[in-house]
Amino acid sequence: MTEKLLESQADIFKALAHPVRLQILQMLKPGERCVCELVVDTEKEQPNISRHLAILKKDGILGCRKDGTRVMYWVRDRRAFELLDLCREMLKSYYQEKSEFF
Amino acid sequence: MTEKLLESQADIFKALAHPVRLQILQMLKPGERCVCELVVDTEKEQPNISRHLAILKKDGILGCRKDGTRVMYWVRDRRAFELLDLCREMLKSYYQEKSEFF
DNA sequence: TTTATATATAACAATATATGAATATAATGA
DNA sequence: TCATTATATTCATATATTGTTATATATAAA
Repeated sequence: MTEKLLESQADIFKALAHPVRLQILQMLKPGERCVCELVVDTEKEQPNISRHLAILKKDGILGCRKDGTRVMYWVRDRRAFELLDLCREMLKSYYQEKSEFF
Repeated sequence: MTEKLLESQADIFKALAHPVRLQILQMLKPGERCVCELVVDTEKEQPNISRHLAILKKDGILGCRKDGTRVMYWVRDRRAFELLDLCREMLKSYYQEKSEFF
């Protein structure tokens, strides 16, 4: 039971553990976007973005719907953004401590 | 710059993306512990735990100090626990939605 | 129907991450 | 010094993840 919870938790963090996926989430903060917009903005290959989206969807972080030929993706639970913000805050302190950039 | 931030953020999430490492963090919630205690409580091999600890330390999540033959580890920034809690809350809603266990 | 556009999937190579077993190191105490 | 205990590291290997290219699917428009 606890083991199962730890694994689910790890899966969420695993889904967040890639710069492109974090970038995608950031771009979805104002609301849903279609794949093609994400491809343009990230400057990555379309299949690459599609797969990252599939990972985020599989772990329940994103939802999606079809709209004509397009597929719109959005963040299902806005607490995901809190996770990202909290992490950024931690990094900020960490780098200030080491008197590095930021 | 933003790219560097995204990568640092991803590194933090990557460090959290393993059930054993999450278990270790949970065990460090009350305060510092030595490696041998973590080995006993997790029921994992000692080299395995050492390596997971090294990963958490490399990414700035854990600190450590020697105490005789022992090495004590602790969580450097308690906001790490907030990350875990927030993640668990998200999972809770998610599973309730799907009317699964929890 | 044909064509164009948007998206997803498959196949592959490259890289990263995981584990267990064996070994190395470092501090302590006899 | 030698033996013991605690911890870290190395090696071999298995598995997972990533990016790229090519291809498949699905919708819409001509």
